[in-house]
Amino acid sequence: MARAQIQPQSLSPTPAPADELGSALYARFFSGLADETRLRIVRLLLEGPKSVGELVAALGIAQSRVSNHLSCLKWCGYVRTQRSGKYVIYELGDPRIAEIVALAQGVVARNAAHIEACTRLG
Amino acid sequence: MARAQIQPQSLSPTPAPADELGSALYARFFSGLADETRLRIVRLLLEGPKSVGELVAALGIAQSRVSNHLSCLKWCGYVRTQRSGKYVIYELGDPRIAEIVALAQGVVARNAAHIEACTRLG
DNA sequence: TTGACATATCAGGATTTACTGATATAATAG
DNA sequence: CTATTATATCAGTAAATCCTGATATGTCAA
Repeated sequence: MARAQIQPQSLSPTPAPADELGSALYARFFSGLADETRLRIVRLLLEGPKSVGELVAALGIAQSRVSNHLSCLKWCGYVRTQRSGKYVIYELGDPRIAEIVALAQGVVARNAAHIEACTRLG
Repeated sequence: MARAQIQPQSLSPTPAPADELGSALYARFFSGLADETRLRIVRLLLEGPKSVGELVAALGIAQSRVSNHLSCLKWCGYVRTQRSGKYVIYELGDPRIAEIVALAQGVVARNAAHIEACTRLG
């Protein structure tokens, strides 16, 4: 997919169980958690709201990199923002995100060794 | 990452809240659902066990493509297999997967319009 | 306004990941 | 054993995603 400016499309009104359009949307959503840096951000925000600077410090990576990932997480509904003076505070946007991460933790625990090796994707 | 044969690594014994190794593992796990085709497969399997051929028919895509994605899903613990004569039957490997998908559904519903546009990733 | 700090955006190159098409392995029927 | 059907694997290429570094925007203080 291209570098993506905002270009909303119409949505299928009644998505069938495994229909393509709905699945594309969910897949895009899950790709929010499918990156190590973004997942670290989400896990940090599970502890509570944090400014960009705090996240940069905690992660130890470039500010632009953090900001880009935050932008992505915001688009997908993982985080909300709130300006506080010159700071921008990020917090999780939905309580279900914590549940999703917790459930995944359980599944991953069972399969850690295998997942390490899984790259047979294409 | 390279084309990946099996090469297990040692795991961190006690992962901290947002530590790198644990997050890398979870991120890899979530990437299982971060592809439209794989998500369609998972959603089809929510209906019950299916053979590869049934999945190929339902998805309408190349058999090798389906098989590759199934291989990935298996590594990550999303599916289990069971041979039945010349067929191989795939089924979901953990009940929590259905919960994860259901939770995501709720979050996505709130943010469908935005998610469509989100590609600001890097 | 100017300067300093905080955050966001973007282009270009580097790395990953997915698809296509051919082929290999597995199981069964005849 | 041979043919047929079912599934898995792989190499090469196409495409998506990420990172780096530079720069733009926003906020506040002096």
